[in-house]
Amino acid sequence: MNDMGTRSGDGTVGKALDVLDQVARHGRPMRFAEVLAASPLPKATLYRLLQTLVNQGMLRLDAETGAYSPGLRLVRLAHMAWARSSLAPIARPFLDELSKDVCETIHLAQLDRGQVLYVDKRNARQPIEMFSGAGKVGPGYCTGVGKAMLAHLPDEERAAALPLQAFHAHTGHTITSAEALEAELAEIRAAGIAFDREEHEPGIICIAAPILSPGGRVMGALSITTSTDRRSLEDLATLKPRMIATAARIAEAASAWQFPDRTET
Amino acid sequence: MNDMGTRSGDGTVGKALDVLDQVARHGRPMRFAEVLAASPLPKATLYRLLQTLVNQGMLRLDAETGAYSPGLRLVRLAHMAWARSSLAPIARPFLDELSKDVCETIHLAQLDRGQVLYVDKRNARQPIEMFSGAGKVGPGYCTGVGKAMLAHLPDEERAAALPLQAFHAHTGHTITSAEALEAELAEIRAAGIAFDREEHEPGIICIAAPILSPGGRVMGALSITTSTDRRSLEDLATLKPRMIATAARIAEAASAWQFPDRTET
DNA sequence: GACTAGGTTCCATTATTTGAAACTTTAGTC
DNA sequence: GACTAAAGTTTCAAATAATGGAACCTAGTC
Repeated sequence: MNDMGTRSGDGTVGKALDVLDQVARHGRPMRFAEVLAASPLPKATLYRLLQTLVNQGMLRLDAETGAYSPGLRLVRLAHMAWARSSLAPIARPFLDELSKDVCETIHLAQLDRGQVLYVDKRNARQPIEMFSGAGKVGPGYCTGVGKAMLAHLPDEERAAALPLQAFHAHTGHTITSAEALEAELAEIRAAGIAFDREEHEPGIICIAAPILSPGGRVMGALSITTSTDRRSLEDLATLKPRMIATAARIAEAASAWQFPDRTET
Repeated sequence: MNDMGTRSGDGTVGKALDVLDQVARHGRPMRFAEVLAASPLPKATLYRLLQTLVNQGMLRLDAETGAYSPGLRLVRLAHMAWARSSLAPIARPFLDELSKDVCETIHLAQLDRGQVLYVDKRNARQPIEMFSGAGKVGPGYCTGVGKAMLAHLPDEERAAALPLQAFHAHTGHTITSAEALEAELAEIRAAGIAFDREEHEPGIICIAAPILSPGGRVMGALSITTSTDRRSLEDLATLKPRMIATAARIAEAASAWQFPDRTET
C-alpha cells in the first residue's frame, strides 16, 4: 500500500499517459525537443513512446512541422466517457429548465483528481458552444463547484485532494492555504451551499450546490455564475432553494439511472 | 513488414489502449468477466491492465457493481484534442453562417482510421446538444462526408482505408463492395462533391464537400443533411456552390492557422 | 455445506523496455 | 557552398517490467 502520489508508476502505460498529458496540456503543438525538455524520460525512451502514441492515434504528428498534438482518437473515446460516465446526459433536462428560468451562465462539474472538470454548460443567451464547456478543467480551491464538491468528499479523499491544490492567489479574495480552505469547506458543508466570492476572477461570483447521491457521496456540482455588476452575492443567495432542489432532482435521476435500488456499501 | 492491421502490436501501451477501446465501445459498463471474454489477453494480464487504466483515470471502476466504464480523464484530454487538433474551432463561424442560411442539419467531420468522426454539428433548429455530435463515429463508405473524404485520400491511404469498411447494407442503396465504392469515389473526385442517396438510412439524404488543404490533402468534410420528404436530391444539389465555397473558406482559415509561430529557444 | 463462477494474487520465466552512445538528418551561420 | 550545432533517429547489451499458468479467495447457488 504505497499509493503516494496516485500518479505515474504504473509501468510503461503510466509513462505513456504522462507523455500524452504533457502534450495535451501544452497549449500548442510540441516538437520532440520540447517534450523531451518537459519530461524526465531519456531521449530514446520518449521517442519510442511518442511513436507508439502516434501509431495508436492518441497523438497526431504533423508531417510538415514535426510537431505533436493530441489525436482524434481521444475525441472518439471521450464521447463515450462523457455520454456514459458523466452526469451531463442525466442532468441535461434540469439544466435546460434552470437555464430558461435564471438567465445566467450555468455549469455542471465533476471532480477529477482534485480538479474541477466541467462536463456541461449553459450560456446566458448564446447557442451552446460544444466542447467549450465540456472537458475544460478548473481549480478546485477557488471555484464554487470545486469547493462544493471538496466539502462533501469523505475525509480520506478530501485529505488526498487538498495537497493537489495550487493555492495560487488569483485575486485578493482567493483562499491560499489548506487550513483556510478546510475551514471554508466546513462552513459549506454546514450551509449546504457554496459561494465563489470573486476568488477566481475579480468581478465574477457564483453560487454552487453539490450533487449528492442518496448515500451521501458527491457526484458533482452545479453553479450559477454572474458578475458583480449584474447581481450581488445576496441576490445570488436567494437562488439557494432553487439550486438545492435542482441538485436533488439530478441526484435522484442519476441514482435511478444507476441501479434500481442500492444505497450505501 | 508486419503491419497487418495497423492496430495493436505497440507493446503494452497498445494492449492497454485496445482494452480501453473495448470498454469504451461497449454501450454499458463492463464487468471483468465480460472484458475478459472480449479480449485475447489472459486473465492476469488483463486484470493488471485494467487496474493500471483505472489507476490512471482512463477507466472508472464502480465500487458497487465492479463494472468498468470510460473515465473522466478522457473527457479532459479530449477537450484539448478537439480544441486543438480538430477543424471545429476554426470552422465554427463558417458553420454558424451556413446554418443560419440553410435551415438543415450540418455536420463537420474528419477521418479517423477509415471511419467518420463527427467533430461538430448544427441542428436544424433546436439548441445544440453538446457531445451528441462531437466524438460520434459513423461509417465511411455510406455517408456523404465519409465518401467525400475517402475520395480525396492519397491512393495509398485510400487503399488502406477501404479494407476497414464494413460494407454492411444498411439500405437497398448502400454500396456494398470495395470495387463499387472505388467507382463512386472516382465520380466524387471528378464532381468535387458527394451525395448520400439514402445509403445509410432510408429517407435521409445529404450533400457533402471535402475540405482540402492548399496542398490537396483532405482535412475533413462538411455536409448538409435532410430527408426525402423535405427536399429532393436535385434540390440539395443546388447547394453545391455554397458548400464548395464554405469548404474552401474553412480550408483557407485552417492553413492560415497552422503555423502561427515557429522556432523557439 | 459443497459447488461454481467471478475476481485476485503469486512467482518463475520471458519478452519488452531501457538508455548511453553512435549515427543521420535538418536548420542555421559564416 | 562548406561548416557546425541542434534536432531527430537507430543500435544493442543490460535490466527491468510484463507475462500467464495455476493457486487462491469470495460470494452467490443448489
